[in-house]
Amino acid sequence: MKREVTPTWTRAALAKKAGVGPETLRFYEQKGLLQTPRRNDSGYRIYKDEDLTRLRFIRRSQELGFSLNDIKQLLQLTGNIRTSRQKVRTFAEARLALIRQKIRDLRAMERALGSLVTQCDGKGALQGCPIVEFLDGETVETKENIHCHE
Amino acid sequence: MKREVTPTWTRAALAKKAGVGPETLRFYEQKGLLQTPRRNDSGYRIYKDEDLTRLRFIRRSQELGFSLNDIKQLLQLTGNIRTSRQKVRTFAEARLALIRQKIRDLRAMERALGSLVTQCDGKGALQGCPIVEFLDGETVETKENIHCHE
DNA sequence: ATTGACCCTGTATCTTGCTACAAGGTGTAT
DNA sequence: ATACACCTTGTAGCAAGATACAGGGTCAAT
Repeated sequence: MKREVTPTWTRAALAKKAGVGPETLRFYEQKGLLQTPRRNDSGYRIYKDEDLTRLRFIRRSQELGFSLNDIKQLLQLTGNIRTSRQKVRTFAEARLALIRQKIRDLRAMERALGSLVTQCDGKGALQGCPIVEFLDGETVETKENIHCHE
Repeated sequence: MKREVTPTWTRAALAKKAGVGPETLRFYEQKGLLQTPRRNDSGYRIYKDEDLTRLRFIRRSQELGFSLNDIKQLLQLTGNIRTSRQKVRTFAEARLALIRQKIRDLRAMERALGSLVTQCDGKGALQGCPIVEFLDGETVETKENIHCHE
């Protein structure tokens, strides 16, 4: 019978495998995102398959817009057998709502800035540039009579 | 002829007027976003109308998604008579492109996370939760037969 | 035996946009 | 006259997510 030897890695090796920097592993360990790994006789960290799995979990979560803090909670949640699917879904929904809010905010910026850029023909001197006029706070009425034609 | 007395403010007064914290004024001054203000006999900063205008410029720029660094450059740009409208437009377009990229990134997150949340009925135990399975890195094949190596 | 590449620890640094001290001086109201 | 709110300065801290560095130890190859 062939005994499968579970692979282990040292810091830089795992980091490379997971596509992160070596220092990141220590950082995650401090933050409680990775369990404190086994050490060899020289005190070197010995990582195992589980750690790689966890790193991928973290990366995927980040790609979904979760913060490291979120991820820490997510890990606790998903590591607990008694957690209900409902809890995980609620968690994901909350993050989704934040993402959607961010999109709304950025879209408002996009509309406003896009409109200014469209209005600016990009020709001539600065005087009367719609972008600058907006930033300068020219509102409906003019401040002095700078005949700000309109 | 009535001589208009141009209003001046002390730090907290201007801050309140502009809707920022008092420390923010000193911070902006350090960063070169506000000019170094006149001082009275006791060394108090005396702000004038121009500073209020500039603060509004800053706030509006921020609302359009410009960073303080951007704004510093914008201020130099718009403060220079010889600046062309083209330059300002180009500047704005660059920031607009960044905003659009961010929106695309967030939308990708929204789609991915939204799809997972939709797939998760939120009922039952954690086992088999599509969200968790995604995070755990289940790809096409299952993990059951872990004769993995490869 | 000596590189060179890794490992360890603790701590510092970066970015962005503020915010919060501490230790003193000033201004105004009662 | 004394409280209280403001002002000054320099400096430190926060969040987030790393990244870098100093001063050592270890290890494999040559």
